[in-house]
Amino acid sequence: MVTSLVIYEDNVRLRESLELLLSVDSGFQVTGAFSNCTAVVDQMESLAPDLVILDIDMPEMTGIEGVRHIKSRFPDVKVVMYTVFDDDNRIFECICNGADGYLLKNTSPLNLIKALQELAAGGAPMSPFVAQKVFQYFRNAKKEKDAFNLTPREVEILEWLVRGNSYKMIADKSFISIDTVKKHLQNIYHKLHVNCGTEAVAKALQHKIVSLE
Amino acid sequence: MVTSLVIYEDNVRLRESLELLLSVDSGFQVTGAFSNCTAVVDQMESLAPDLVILDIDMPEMTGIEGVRHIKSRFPDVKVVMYTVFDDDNRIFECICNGADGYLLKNTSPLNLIKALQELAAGGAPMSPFVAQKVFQYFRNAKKEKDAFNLTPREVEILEWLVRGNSYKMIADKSFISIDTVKKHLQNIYHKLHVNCGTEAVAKALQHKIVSLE
DNA sequence: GCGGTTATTACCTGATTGTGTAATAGGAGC
DNA sequence: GCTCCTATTACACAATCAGGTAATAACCGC
Repeated sequence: MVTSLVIYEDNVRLRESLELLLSVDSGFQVTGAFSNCTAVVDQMESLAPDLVILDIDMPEMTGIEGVRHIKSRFPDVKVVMYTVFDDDNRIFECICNGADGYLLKNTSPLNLIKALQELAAGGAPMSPFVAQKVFQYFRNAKKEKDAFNLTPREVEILEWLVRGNSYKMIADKSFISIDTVKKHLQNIYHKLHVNCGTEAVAKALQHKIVSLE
Repeated sequence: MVTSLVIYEDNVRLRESLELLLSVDSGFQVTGAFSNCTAVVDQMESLAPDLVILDIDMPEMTGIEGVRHIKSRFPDVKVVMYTVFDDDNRIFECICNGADGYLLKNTSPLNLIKALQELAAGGAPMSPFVAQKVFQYFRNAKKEKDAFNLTPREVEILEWLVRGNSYKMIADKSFISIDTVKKHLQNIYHKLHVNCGTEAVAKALQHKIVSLE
């Protein structure tokens, strides 16, 4: 069973290298290779590939917009970004737009083949540096969390607030008077260095003091 | 240059298998192997390893707490989780607690060695399934985002609110009257199906309609 | 036992927020 | 030209929120 694949890469030499590499390897068949993704939707329609390799920096339309177009109409096509960019913004924007993998261009041919196999198998291949960034994203939150020194009770009250409860509702649900709720929230606001409920909610979610779901 | 390594794994057979595997391979030296992590801080202190392999399900103290203890006192020690658990909660909790990698126990010996090398090199090795979960986390947000149908102006107003501004402050910063702000937020609340500002902020952040930083 | 922390309630006052209704005006699309 | 959508403002009323001050009680550590 052959996995069909389309390449978007504006650098001619690199594009042809990829085609060559993948023509030798068994298991993949390049059915299309383009230098920009302005006609990406039509091309997906007619070629119906299993996988797409997508450069970010291309004329007319970037790969970031490209992946959004592909995924909005053909969510089952697996898309892996292939780029020199390793900044947080671009990485996370691509992932949010639906990219299934993110490879940096310093990836060796062998690892690239492996990544494509992982992609075809439903995985999410990414370069080590990207994996690191992704893990960092989760960690950043927890850092300050403990510094606020909220008591367990205060965290509890704050949770009710984040879930959209008014002072009165919190009072009812916590079996305390509304004045106590008020006092608790006043203390919470001081500890979080904020002046109102909305700001407290923003800070609580930002620092994962409480989390939704 | 040898990389020292400590193993926490309550299954005796598996623990010994790991030791054996890593004793054969060049590059790693197992300097400690324990069946629970109750004394993890002392052990880190005396053994000072480069890497730690950490099971989650252990008696007395789970690996989730273990990684928190390790990272809070020895942030430079690289910790990789090694577990059968593949549920979102445990994965994300470990990552938030500072884990540098997350491997499922179905990882082949060869891939485990590779993952440890990646870990030592400062990467964030994870099993394909885990990588998928992590990518999904980012995607989920964007899904509903467009369904709320907020106008650009409404998003703008909502952003000010999330950043902790009162109606009056939003009015000043947007160069409109406070009544207009009020009206906009009223419409926003309806579209988000919420009743108050705090709830709107929570929903806006949850669905990444606006994001902080 | 004493001091510190946490949790609790009360009262008062002013500011802010949330709802309803109504009206004006510009731009996009048919 | 007319309608729909967006943005704008106004007013009035009720509810809620936020600040300050003060007091009680339980619990914990030294």
